[in-house]
Formats: sequence, C-alpha cells, structure tokens
Amino acid sequence: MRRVPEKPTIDGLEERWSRRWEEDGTYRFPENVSREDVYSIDTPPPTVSGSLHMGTVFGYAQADAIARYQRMKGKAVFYPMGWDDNGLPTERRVQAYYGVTCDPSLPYDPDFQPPAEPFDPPKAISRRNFIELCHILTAEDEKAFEHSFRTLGLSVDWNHLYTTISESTQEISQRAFLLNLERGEAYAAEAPVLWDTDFQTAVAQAELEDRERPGAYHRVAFHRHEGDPVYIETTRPELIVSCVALVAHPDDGRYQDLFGKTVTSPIFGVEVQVHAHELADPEKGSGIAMICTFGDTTDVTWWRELALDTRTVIRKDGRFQEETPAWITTERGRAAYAELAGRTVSQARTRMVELLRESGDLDGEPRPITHAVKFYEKGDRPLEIVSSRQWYIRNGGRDPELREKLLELGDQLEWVPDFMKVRYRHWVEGLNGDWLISRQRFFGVPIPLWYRLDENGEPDYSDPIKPRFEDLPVDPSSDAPPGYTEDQRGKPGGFIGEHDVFDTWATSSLTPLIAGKWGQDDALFKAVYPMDQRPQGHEIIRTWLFATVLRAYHEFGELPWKRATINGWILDPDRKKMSKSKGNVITPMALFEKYGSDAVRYWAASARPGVDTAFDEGQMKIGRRLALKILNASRFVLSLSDDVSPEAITEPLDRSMLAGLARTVEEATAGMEAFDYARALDVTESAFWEWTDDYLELVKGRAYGDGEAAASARAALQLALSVFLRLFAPVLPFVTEEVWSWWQEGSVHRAPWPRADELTPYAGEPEVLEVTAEVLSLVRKAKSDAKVSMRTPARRVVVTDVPARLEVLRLAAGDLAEAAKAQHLELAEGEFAVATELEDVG
RNA sequence: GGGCGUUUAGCUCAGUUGGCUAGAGCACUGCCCUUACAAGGCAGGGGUCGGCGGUUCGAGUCCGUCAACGCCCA
Repeated sequence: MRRVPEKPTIDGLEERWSRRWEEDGTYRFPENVSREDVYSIDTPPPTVSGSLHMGTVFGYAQADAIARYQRMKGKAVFYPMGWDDNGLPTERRVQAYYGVTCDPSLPYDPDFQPPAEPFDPPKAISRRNFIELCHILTAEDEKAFEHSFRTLGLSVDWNHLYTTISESTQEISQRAFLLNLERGEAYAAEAPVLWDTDFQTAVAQAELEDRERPGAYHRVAFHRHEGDPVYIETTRPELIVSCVALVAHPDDGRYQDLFGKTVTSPIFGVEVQVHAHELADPEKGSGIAMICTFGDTTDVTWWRELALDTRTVIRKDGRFQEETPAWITTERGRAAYAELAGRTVSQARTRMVELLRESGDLDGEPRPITHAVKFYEKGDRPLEIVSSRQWYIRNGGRDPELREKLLELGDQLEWVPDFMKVRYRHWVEGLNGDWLISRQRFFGVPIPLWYRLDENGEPDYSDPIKPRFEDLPVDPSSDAPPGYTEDQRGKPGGFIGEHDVFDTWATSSLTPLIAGKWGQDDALFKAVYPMDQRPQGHEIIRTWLFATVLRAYHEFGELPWKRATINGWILDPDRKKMSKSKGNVITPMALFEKYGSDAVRYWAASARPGVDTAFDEGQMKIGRRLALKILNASRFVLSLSDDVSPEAITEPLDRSMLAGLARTVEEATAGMEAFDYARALDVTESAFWEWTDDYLELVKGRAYGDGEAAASARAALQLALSVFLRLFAPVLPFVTEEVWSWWQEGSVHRAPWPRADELTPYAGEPEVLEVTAEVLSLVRKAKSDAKVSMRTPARRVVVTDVPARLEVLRLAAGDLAEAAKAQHLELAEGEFAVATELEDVG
C-alpha cells in the first residue's frame, strides 16, 4: 500500500528511524553465522571525555557507508561500538569536572558524594573514590555519545557495545598480558624512562611529541688537574650535579689527550672521566659534552654503552631531592647543592647559572637558541628521564627478527589508501626500544600481579605471583593472590600488589579480541576473527594500529584484520588542524539539527578516503538539498500510480534512461568495491541530478497521461527510483529509508545492493536520452536568453543534425515536443543546431 | 634534516591505465512562483591545471627539479 505524505520533510527523520532500527533489530548481528558470510569491523572506540568531535563524526560516517554497503551485499555485518573510557583523559576530565585530585594514601570514604560544583581549591580523595567518580562521569558521557552516534545514523549493533574499563575487557586485557608474560613477550625492567612530572607517570615512545622551545647554550668550565679548563656547552646547566662523564668524538683531535683522564665538575668538584663515543657531535658546541643521568635520550645511550654510574637528583615530582647526594664530597659542593634542593628544574637552572657566574665557571653569557624538546603529547612540561621499574612488551624495537616479522605483516595488510603503508613501515623501522605499558595512574586495567615480601618486608620482583585465569579480572591492590590472605598484605613473609595499571593502548590494542569476546564466546569469536576491516585515522597508525598488529601477532601469529581503511583529518577552513583550543568548534549535534544527519554524512562521504578535508558547512547545505531533492522526486514518482511491472517499459526514451542507469550502477559498485564511497556517491549524485533535470522533465507529461506510453514511463520511473534509493542508502540512510517506507516492505538497508542486470533486460540505447536532453537544453537556453518562462510555448523548434542522430531523436520526439512546449517540432538534415521560434510576446 | 600527502575557477573539490573545446557544487550574474521541489528550477560568465625543464604526434595526467602548505618522524 502506497503512503506518500502530502508535504514530506527531512526534519525529524533521525529520531524516528533510529528508534525503528533499534526496535526492528535492523543492524543486529545474527547468531550462528559462518565466517565467510560475515563482514567484521574493528571499530575505533572513541575516547569518551567531553563532547564528540567533528573529526570523529567524519571518520565514522565514512566507515558506516562501507558497513552499509557490505550489508546490502548480503553480508552479516559485525559492527560493534566501544567506548575508550579508561586512562588519563578520563582522569583529567574528572579532576577538572569535580575539582578533585587522587591521593592513593587516603582511605576510602564510603559517604563521599560527587559535588554539584567543583571543589575549589581541589579536594584530595582516595583512589577508590576517585575511580568511582570516573565511572559516574564516563557513564554520563557515554550516554551522550551513544545518542550522538545514533543520531548520526551509524549502523552499529548496540548489543555489541563494549568499554575499555568493563569487567570483561579487564579480563581479556589481563589474560592477554599474562599469556605475553608466560611466553616471554612481556617483562619488567628497571631502566631510565621518559617521565611526565605533572602526571607522574612514565610515557611511551608513541606518546612523545617534539616541541620547539627557547633554550640557551651555557659554556661551562670543567677543570683539569693541571692546565686550562675544558669547556662544554649545555642547555641544562642544572644537571651538572648529575654529570657522570664527559664525552667527545673518538676522532676529534682537540680532546685526544683527555680520553681516559678525569676532570672535575664546576661548583661540585665531582670527578668524572672523559670518554670517546661516536655519537658525540664535533660540530655541536665545543664538541665535548657532559653526560648526565639523565638529560636526554642520548645520555641514556651513553650511560648504557659506557656503563656509567647513575647520579639522579630529580625526583618524580620534578623537584630536586632534599638530601644532598653522597657523591658530592666537597664542602663547597654540599653548600651549593643545598641551594638547589627542593627546587623545580627551572628554578634550579636559574640558581645554578648564578652560582656558575659567581664562581667564574660560566664563560660568556648564555647563547639563546630554539631547540626541540620532548613532551608527553598530553603534557605541558618537558619530560624528564628517571630510572624506574616498568613493564614492557617486546615490539621489535630491540629485536631485529621480530621487527622484520612485523614489517612483513604490514606489507600483508591491505591499506586503503595504499600510501598509508609507509607510515607503518617508518614507525616500525624507527622503534628504538620495547613498548612501555605500565602507567602510574589510577583509572585503568590493573597489572594483575603480586610480589612476595621476604622476612625483612622487602619485595621480590624477580618472581611475581600470577593470578589464576579463572579469577580474572583481579585488582592486586584489593584482591589477595592465590595462597595468601588479605591480612598478609604488606607484612614480612606476605605480599604486596602491583600498583601500576596498563596504558590505555595496552588494552585498546586488543579491540578485535574484546569486541569478538575472545575466550568468552567462542562461536562469536570464530565468526568474526580475524576481522575484515580496521577503520581509523592516520595519526594513530603508530599507536593503535601498530599495537593491535603486535598483540595479534604475539597471540595468534597473524594479522588481526584483512585491511585497514585510513581516514583523513578535518581541517579548519584555514587548513589548520581543527582543534578545541581555538574555541570555534561547532558541535556535531548542532549540525545534525541544522542540516540533518544525512547532510553531515554527505559532507563526510564527499571526502575521498584518507584525504584531509576542510570543514565545510557549504557541503552540508548541498547534502541537505540533495536529501530534499530525493524526497520531492520520490513524491512525484510515487504519487503517479501504484506499482507497475517493468515489463511495461517499452518507450525508447525510458529504455535509454535505464541503460544509463545501469552504467551508473556499475561505476558506483566499482567505487564501493574499492572502498571509495566518495566516488560511488559522486557518480550516483550526478546521475540522479541529470535524471531529475532531464529525464523527469521529458517524461512528466507522458507519465501524467493514460495508456501504455504512460505505464512505460511510470514503470521506468519506479524502477529507477528503487535503484537510486539503494545507491544512496549507505550515505543518506535516513531519507532513503523514509522514501523506501512509502512503498516497500522492510528496510532499504537490508535490501540488495542494485545490480546492473536488474536493468539490462529493459535497457535500450543510451543515445536517445543523451541527444534528446541535449536538444531540450538548447531550447531552454533560447527561452532563458529571451528572458521568458520555461512554460512559454514555442511556435516552432527546428533541429538540424546528422541522419543518425535525427533517427534517435525521432524516437523521443513526442516527449521532447511536450517538454519544450513546442507546437511544431521539425527535424532536418544539416549541421547540429536547434532553432527555437517563440510565441510573440504580448 | 628525512618521509608522506596536497597544490586544477573567488571557495570546496572531481578528473580512473596520457587522447576532446579541462568538469561539478558553492559563490556571482540573468531569467522563471512550471501542479515533485522557491531553504527551488533554468541558463550564463569565470581557469596559461603551483613554477621551470624533459619524454611524446599529444601532458592536468608520465619523468626530473624547484617552491608553498599540511602531517608524521628525527
């Protein structure tokens, strides 16, 4: 039964259809399907802290178009959604939102209530209270995110929603780690690590960011036992106290006599040896450098390779330790250190420069420079390097064989677009250490280990106690290990729990396993893993993509997916990366309301895969107009009559139109098969626009009439509409579903993707429509030039052309005359021209 | 410093393996309230395809080189 609204609108479709899809289970992943009938997608779990970003909408809309295409191709699409809620972003948001800080030394307060207004100044609360706040706030954020994604029209199966802090995720994360540990892929080591003194946590290589910062070279004298001082140049004079050696290039003629000798540091008078090492750059400064523990990553290399002492004074909070280090033996040195104790790095630097100036050890004035300084990507202060015990997963950074294997896997992966592959390769080739996965944070998956305490209460880190797999997930800070009871915690002969948590990436690197319920639902896992597609942004190839490949390789020895589809960035209109700090960020929900979700999706799907794209509301306006056009054209077609069989399609013009449409279907399909939703949309859109401008205008008069000719037009219009709606469905799910519901059973999103052979039995010669439309266009031009209405009758239209084209034109002469409002249409041989004689005006 | 990408109309972008007089939409101009659509339709003006050099009968497309912009990595 046909049900065409009188005044159709695209407003409110999101609300209505997202509810219907949920009720009808339109996107539900079926049970008991076999792997070959499945198309599985490893959806990126967005960080749920604050509001949804336009960049997120962009990537997800593109991935959704592919998911919908695969579904229409008959696949059972496994399209889960996840929320990445554990980790630092949530902690930061909770701190700001409630005005709290976490102090693990405080006891749990069962009566603590989340404040209505943030505490000012911030209130310190226990770890457990803090984690509770994290759960409360993420639950709220997740509700808002789900609503946004539903409004966007993502065809995910919300029954397969996961979060990265849930029990079942923790179970998988801990189990995977314990298996890594058993196989020797995970290990703990005491080593220098990059450390953020504000967040007080270790940071991995993938989270580093170089930032240009002003600094200054200070030329500082170290003293020989006899002879002139030797000058080093340093940007970090405050670290002279941590100096363990000097180093110059082995070929540097200036320092040959110094190698192997010792010099004393200024102010502190500590003796340090001069070494030769090829990493010392003769061009840089004076060519001889001081090695400190630790000023930068090169110091770490020297320290390791030259087997130097460790003389660390900077605490994990970024301040100089209070106690005077034992290696300073002179009275003057000890007095000087007292001036630095307790100070921050930058305060100590200032004081140290004053001391050097007073003692005459500073040669000349500091020379200002700009240099790259390492920061944690989320941090505000330069990273320090501290020595600490951390957990690592082997990632090929120090194992050429593993690295080679991972490079191979990168080559096996199908990359869309292809050039993204090199980013993976370069990252893997550039790895210089194993993956640091432990974080000294609170809201994360706990590392599931305990350590025995000896009779003196000293922990034995060499042989951690592991939980039983059936007990997972565990929290070692509140659960006792197997064979122990809680009252033995912290007691000699008892145990302590590991207090670190996993970095977020250590858990989210398992998303294909988490979504597929690895070890929790074998039938599901078998049906979906390895997955077909990983859609994601290119900025996280080095983190998420690489880490997922790594974990899958460790666990199964193969790739976690067939292909990765990489989407581009959203850029500001001025082509800068869109950022929240600019303050001009428009929220997706506001755009959904203003233009409609289909229009926002249209904008996203207009951008080619992997290409950075300017944020452009103009594109959304066009999308909105397209959606409206679909609605109106559909109303016209469907208000003509009830269903007419395609067998009624006899008129050459109608058959010609279908021939062109068959070609459109082929091109759109080719685009989709290449994961190029943008090309598919482009060919569909231009074909649709021509269809309405030319074909609809040409057959309108005939279709309103009666008889076989009218039936042919109506049948052709309906068939074409059905095809267009299905071609548009992946990008414009709401308007296509709305129109589909006027005359079809079921959802357009479960309808079969159109095939050219639906049309070819009724298709004729493409030239008929092409030539006729060309002539019609020229008649319109004549009327436009004469500044008269298109409805103005033409007394005579004379088309001259070659015989073959006249032959073709004759087949649609009636439609042409009617659309042109031509009283006489004459066809004559000659050079192509269209002469239009209009009625006399007045 | 290395890598990747981008550079086509005022703006946002197409242009598939080299083959038309280089396209679309927005914006702009003119016309039209035509019973699918005025938050519309029709028509029109507008480009030495970043610069230079090369291959070729022929280059927006291939090669070299330079430049600008963006991102990633040192």
